[in-house]
Amino acid sequence: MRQPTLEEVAARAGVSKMTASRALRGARDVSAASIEKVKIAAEQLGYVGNQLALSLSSRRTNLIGVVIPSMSNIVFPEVLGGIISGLEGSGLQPVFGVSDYDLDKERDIIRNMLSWQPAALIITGLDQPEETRKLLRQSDIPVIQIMDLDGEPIDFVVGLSHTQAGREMAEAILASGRKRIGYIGSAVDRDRRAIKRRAGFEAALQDNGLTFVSVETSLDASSSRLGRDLTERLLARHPDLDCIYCSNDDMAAGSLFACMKLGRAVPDDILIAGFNGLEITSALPVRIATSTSPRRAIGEQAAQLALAAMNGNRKDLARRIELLAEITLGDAEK
Amino acid sequence: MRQPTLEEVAARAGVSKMTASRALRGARDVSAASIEKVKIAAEQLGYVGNQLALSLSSRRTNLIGVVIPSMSNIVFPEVLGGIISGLEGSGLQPVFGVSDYDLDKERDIIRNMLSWQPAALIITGLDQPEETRKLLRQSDIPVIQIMDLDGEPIDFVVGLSHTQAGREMAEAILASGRKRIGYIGSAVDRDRRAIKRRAGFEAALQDNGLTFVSVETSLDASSSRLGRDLTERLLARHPDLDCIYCSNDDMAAGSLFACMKLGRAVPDDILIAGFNGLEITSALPVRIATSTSPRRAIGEQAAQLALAAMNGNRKDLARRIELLAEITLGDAEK
DNA sequence: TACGTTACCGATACCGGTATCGATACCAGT
DNA sequence: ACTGGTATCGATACCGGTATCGGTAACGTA
Repeated sequence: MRQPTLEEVAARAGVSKMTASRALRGARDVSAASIEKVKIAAEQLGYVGNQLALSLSSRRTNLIGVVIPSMSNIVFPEVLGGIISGLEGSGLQPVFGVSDYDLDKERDIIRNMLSWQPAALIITGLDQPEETRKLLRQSDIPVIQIMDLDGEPIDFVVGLSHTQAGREMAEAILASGRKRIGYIGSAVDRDRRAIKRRAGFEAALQDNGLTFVSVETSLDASSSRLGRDLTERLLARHPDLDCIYCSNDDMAAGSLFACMKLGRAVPDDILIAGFNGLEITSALPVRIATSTSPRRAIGEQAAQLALAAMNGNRKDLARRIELLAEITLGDAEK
Repeated sequence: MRQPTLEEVAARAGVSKMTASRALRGARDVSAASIEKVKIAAEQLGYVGNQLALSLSSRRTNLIGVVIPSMSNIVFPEVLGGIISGLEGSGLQPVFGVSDYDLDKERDIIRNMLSWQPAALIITGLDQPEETRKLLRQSDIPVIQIMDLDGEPIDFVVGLSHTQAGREMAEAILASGRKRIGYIGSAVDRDRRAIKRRAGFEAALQDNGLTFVSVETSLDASSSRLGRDLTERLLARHPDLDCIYCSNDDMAAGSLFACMKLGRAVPDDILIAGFNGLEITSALPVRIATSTSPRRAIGEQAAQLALAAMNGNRKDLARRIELLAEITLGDAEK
């Protein structure tokens, strides 16, 4: 009473296993009559096939491994959405893993994925340790690293420079005349891209003879609640800030809420800046500054790059695809 | 220059394939010396194994298929987080699919997943059409339906009654004295659970001789922007509403933002109510009402149920696990 | 008539592991 | 010395498909 096998379908259709296989795959060398018989038999038996056998035998899978650091930050599910959409119609099936920003866990996930013989791998970031990189190189499948751009790719990379994004945001903010700038940061021990943005931002400040007036950070994951709490602390100590740069938009939303509670006028009195361009920033009652990360596009392009790389001409493809974050200061508008 | 096979590892260790297999799996009937030799050989060759062959041969996989309707609503990634955590240490690997609330797509995804011979399946909702249910029944693996509770499960169900959640929210709101209530809805053609909440809410209104004063809906997916827009429309027509029930918290947040822009006092003047208890509701400058859905717990319990069901005693397990949503009105507090 | 082509089909050998069972070596007990 | 048990190992037969290749029948053409 197991799932029926191809053998059983073939028997019922009165043909060989091979003919049944061809018929169901739409391969050549089968008569229309056989196709018909096999399809009917498969339908009657409720045949669903066995990808394990298929992949083992044909020595290729339709699997694309995807490793992201987190599920609780909406950005990564959005990247996944992009990947899914980029894979649409290709017959490829993404398989996800979540590393929790833990590089050891990431290595284990990748090792596990490799044992499924995926056709390609999409992983987040460029900061894998040598052990992981070795694993990937040895596997000899296309590896696409996404989200980041600051570093050396194993194979391909689709992303943006977070250092640059941080720098540009700083420059835009400075250009708007703000000078007393604070920073609030989440997951400061592991969110490498946030660290890069902060570094880029600080470098730009330094170029202008400035530094952060004050900084509040936490090891906790980013959340609007954390953004609100850190902002309250920050403003308690430094009420005279005219701008707060946040590790991302979740934090920035919380920061804005703190300002509202405190009766601070945003953005006139104090500018709140984040990163990502989350959907919510377009709904807030006042505008905050943000860099809109092209995360969906990153997912789509990574998927398409994976497809292209699988189809042979791997050396002909660009190793780096840079997508740009678009800055909105928010106070310019309206 | 492919990935090394077990055969090669065995050869290098000077033992048979079978002994190498046992050594790497930690099975009995191998000497310590052999284990040592094999492990070293595997290490040197960078052996990663082949799950396809393993699963085909042993006739079981460590795969758990998971189908969710959307990636862009943070709730579902959170459920996935719960599933991942519930599977932690079990050696089981979740595989995800996104149906976009499309039942045909869901059927295709499920069919595809079944061809990977998963050990269990976790799918969202109870509203699968007969064709899909047949597919699942025939597969004879444990099927866990999640999130909903209003309907007949195929096998197991872990969730909450959305009808009931809607009803309870209505009762709490009525008890607080609100009478002129409006509704804003997203994805009204496909978000079945939101439809059930609304129905429960309306039933409670009716019990009290009331109806929605006004309703604004959209086919678009829920978003705070949509919540804001629909609220603006709603309040333009009916400025005298004292409460707006929203299809979920994303919509509710946007609704709140619209109120803020319009200078309406929340919650005193007008109460905003949503569903889910998203993290952001704890950071907003004013409180909104919400039912906190136990989505992470649902994921965890579904995962554990899957594990339990796989280990044989399937008939002994409870078919329905009800988790409760916890209501906060928001105006009670602070 | 003979021959080449084309369309269709199936036997066989894998793919890379594991299940199963029998073989061997060694030891203790009688 | 013989028996039985235990520890260790390997040969073999799959798992359920596909790749490959050779075979047959039907048909067109020289």
